[in-house]
Amino acid sequence: MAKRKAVSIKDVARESGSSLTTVSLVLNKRDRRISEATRDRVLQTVQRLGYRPSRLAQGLQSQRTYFLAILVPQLRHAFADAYFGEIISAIHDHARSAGYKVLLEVADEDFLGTRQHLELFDRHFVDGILCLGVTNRDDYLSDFERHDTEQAARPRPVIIVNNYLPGHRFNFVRCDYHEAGRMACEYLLELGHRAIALIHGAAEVQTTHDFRAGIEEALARAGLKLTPQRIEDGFYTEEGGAEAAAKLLKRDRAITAIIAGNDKMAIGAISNLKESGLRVPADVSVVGCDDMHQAAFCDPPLTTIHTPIYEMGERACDRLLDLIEGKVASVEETHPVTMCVRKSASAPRTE
Amino acid sequence: MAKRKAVSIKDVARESGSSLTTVSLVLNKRDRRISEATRDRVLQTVQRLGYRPSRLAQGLQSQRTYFLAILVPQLRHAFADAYFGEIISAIHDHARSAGYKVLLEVADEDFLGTRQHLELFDRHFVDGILCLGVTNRDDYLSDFERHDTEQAARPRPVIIVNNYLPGHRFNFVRCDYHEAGRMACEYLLELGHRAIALIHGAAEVQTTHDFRAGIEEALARAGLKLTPQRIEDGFYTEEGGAEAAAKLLKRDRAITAIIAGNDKMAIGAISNLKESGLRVPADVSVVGCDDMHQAAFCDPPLTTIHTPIYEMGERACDRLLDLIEGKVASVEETHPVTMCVRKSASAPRTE
DNA sequence: CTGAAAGCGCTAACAC
DNA sequence: GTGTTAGCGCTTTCAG
Repeated sequence: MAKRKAVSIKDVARESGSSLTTVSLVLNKRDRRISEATRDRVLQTVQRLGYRPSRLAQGLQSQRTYFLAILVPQLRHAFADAYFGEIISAIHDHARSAGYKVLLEVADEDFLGTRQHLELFDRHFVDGILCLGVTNRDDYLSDFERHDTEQAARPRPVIIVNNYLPGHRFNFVRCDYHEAGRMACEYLLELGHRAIALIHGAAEVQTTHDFRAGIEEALARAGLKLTPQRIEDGFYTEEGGAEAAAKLLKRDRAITAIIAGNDKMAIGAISNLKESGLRVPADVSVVGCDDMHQAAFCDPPLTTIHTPIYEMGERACDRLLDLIEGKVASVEETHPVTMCVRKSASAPRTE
Repeated sequence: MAKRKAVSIKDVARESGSSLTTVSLVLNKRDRRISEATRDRVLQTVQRLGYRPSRLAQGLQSQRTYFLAILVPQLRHAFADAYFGEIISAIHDHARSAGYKVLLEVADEDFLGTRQHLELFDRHFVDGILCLGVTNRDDYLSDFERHDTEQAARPRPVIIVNNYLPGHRFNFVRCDYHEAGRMACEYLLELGHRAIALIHGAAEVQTTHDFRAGIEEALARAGLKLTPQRIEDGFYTEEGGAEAAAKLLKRDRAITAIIAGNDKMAIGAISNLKESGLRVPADVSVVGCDDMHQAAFCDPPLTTIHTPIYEMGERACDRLLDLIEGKVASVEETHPVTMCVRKSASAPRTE
């Protein structure tokens, strides 16, 4: 079995009785007024031979790959996570419609240790990178900025998706978690709640702090404070949310409402509350954040803050392409969130 | 801002005072007995300049890309699905350790319609493809076999992950769903169940039929039959499982056990049974299939068939590499499954 | 309107 | 031991 010899532009030239240049010109629609006749002849030959230009050769020539990398953090099966999954879908869809392919990478110790994040650019694997699930400790991001030679170099196209790093000038597209926290809290305050607790996500994620600050701001306006005993870490997981809820209520039975930093923790919390014989929302109201698909289907349907995750992914991808094409020099976008009222929050019990 | 001019092998040659060949030889460890001295000199220059070979150029030369594509079906956010997510993780991990990068593609109408699945090979995007979530209607798979020229051509390296297509000679690595069905059913029979129902997955997926056949075989041995009214389609989703369970029990209150084609449907079924006031397993036993992460954490913890999903992904990736490297001509592997007993199945109620 | 030829960065025969 | 050279498949001046 001989290895199939791919048909190259040469074959097309020979078969169509024209030159390499002509074929290339026709294919790339360079308007150098190729005659209709030659054009058709070439196109037909291309068709007949099933010729497809090699992107390796094209890339070598153009110094562009039309590949994007998605960098996800190392979690237990990050790809099986609904939050990341939705963003990845969004990026993939948008990238494809723009003619780009998408590469998957996990930014684990091995990957970063061997500096593969830099190889991605230096060895011409990709034209740009989208970073998901970034934390404040991800200093590999600075590597992308550093100029490796003394020559003035354009920064590499890299963008952080739905997060940011304060104090740095990394590009990002995110939604407003400060506003999200504020909205969730104000909603509960309006319902009449005074004893509001927070289950927040991982502390090394910046938006965790924004979310909390938003809540504190709303509470402060109402003359209230978020005391340490009304705060627990739920690590962004369902299990974490469940445990946090348990601790919170054991410590302070007066709590009538819980805000969770994401829907998973909210769902975990609800399941724990129900197990403990508490009714949601009759006894304790719960508000989530993100508005994932499942938020509408749990029991009770989750009242949550809608953060446009999918649109974030699309938008980030789009702006990255702008960065790549040099249309913009930097990207710092913060998008609004909206309240999504379902059934998991109501007026507090009256004791 | 000048675009950073990547350092090439030429620069290394010049700076180290040797020729292109020497540098290439050193880097590729072709043992043509380069003297220690030159070797060190070259290596140091490489280090100093931060030289990294362009894989575009290497690829053009070697006609290899060291990329693999993962083809997933078009579902609502396929990447957010735990089942696919776990396989994708497995493939990514294994591919990376073998020096391959992983590309993501969704096999939707647009993709297949524009024959991008063939471009993947023809335009040198990838060296091989892994197909997930394959159904009996996916005739695009045959395209990979067809020789586009009259010359003898090696079939393109493509492998189906955790499924297969009977009547075709496509490569696959899967686990034994016939056995899975048999095991689940026999387990219930041993517990004393006689009225066993099935919630199966999508009918266009081959393993759905295998699973059912396994169940029927076990029932037949016990002198029982799976009547049409004890079968429902749950479409592999939680919602589908819930609805199927409702229909099943409305139609036939005698049912004491339900087998579901995957864990999601089992979980959906359980939630519906509980809502209807039935206890699991006291009133109705439920057995799932797959043993996903969440199977251990639901209430009651799910008794299920453990299908080694992650290992399937790894194995499929490994065999695909064999195919690419010509070590094997075809792959048809079926792996065993095991029973995973938790709490969702018990002896039937005695009426 | 079309073709010859250089070059993208790398590898590997084939000299020397 | 090391260097020269011819491609890999394509794009793009620059001549004609």
